[in-house]
Amino acid sequence: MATAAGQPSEVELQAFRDRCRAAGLALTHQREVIYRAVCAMRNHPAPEAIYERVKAEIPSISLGTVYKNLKTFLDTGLLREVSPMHGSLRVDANTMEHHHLICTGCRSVFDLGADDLEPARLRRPLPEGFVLHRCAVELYGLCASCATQRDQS
Amino acid sequence: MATAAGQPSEVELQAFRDRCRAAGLALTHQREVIYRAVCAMRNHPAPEAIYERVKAEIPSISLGTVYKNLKTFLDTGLLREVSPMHGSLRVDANTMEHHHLICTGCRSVFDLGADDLEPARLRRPLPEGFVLHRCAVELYGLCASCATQRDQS
DNA sequence: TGACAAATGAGAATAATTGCTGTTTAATAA
DNA sequence: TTATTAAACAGCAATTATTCTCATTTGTCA
Repeated sequence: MATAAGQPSEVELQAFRDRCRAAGLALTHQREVIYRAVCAMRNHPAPEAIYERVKAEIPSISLGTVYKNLKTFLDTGLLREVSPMHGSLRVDANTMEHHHLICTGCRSVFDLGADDLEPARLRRPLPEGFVLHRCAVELYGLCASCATQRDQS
Repeated sequence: MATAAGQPSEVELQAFRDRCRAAGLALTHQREVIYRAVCAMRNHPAPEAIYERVKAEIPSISLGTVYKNLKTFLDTGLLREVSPMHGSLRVDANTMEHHHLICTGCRSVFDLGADDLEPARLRRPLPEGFVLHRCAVELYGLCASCATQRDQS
């Protein structure tokens, strides 16, 4: 498979290897192919989709390996979760425009009123044809108790 | 259980009933108790937590009923999903600050650079002790192809 | 009230994710 | 290089989250 748009550059791949090394991760073929696949897929793919793509290059790879490496990458900061709230449905009875303060430690979510933030303002037009319904700002961090806990440990 | 902070007001409850009626939903005891529970729980609870709370009032209720009603409420707009991306892990190789354009139709996610939006600005301080790490703006709507499709149907 | 559609409860079925185990592979030191 | 060792892998079992099915019950509306 030749280099395509979205493929990580040599520089990025080197950064990937350095980062693995820094984190004490063995540099396996599977690991690198998985990472390259994620970079090449521009749509923030789910594990299953990544697995399908990687299988084209390494037919013997297992879905478990994909999951485990994604988790490892998230832990080391090589990848980021699009939505840290995934894993179970979370509902919101407040259907008025508002924002969220999300603790990545305990996954709790606090509301911020729409007027606690300056309204978001676009600097350039959205992609042609996209119909915007609403805007939500998510502020990620650690709540008071998680922050304290982490300091101590 | 007496009225507590977070309990929906009589007005809200009436709005709930009207909305059920408008959507052709039967007004069952379970439905109202589930709705009240969600309103009373300020932390955007997961179905299991809602189930636990509702069970205190209706010991015979089943988890399936909670799931079905939450789904119904989401469909009719009585509740909103905190994270429309839930259901499976989605990873992001772009670890630089950036934002997301999310199609609620096909669940695809497009990136917006950090400089496509004015930086978010707080109008008042965050809760005491919260340590902010990053900010992500999510713009929800329909991508061009989903919008077209919906127009036609 | 009575008829009927919708909702419920119980439990089976499916999807997403993690855990376990024996085998293979990368890292490191000789 | 080669030998040693810890880490990673593949395959598969186990969990967890969620949906589906169906027999029974309940709300709605005439």
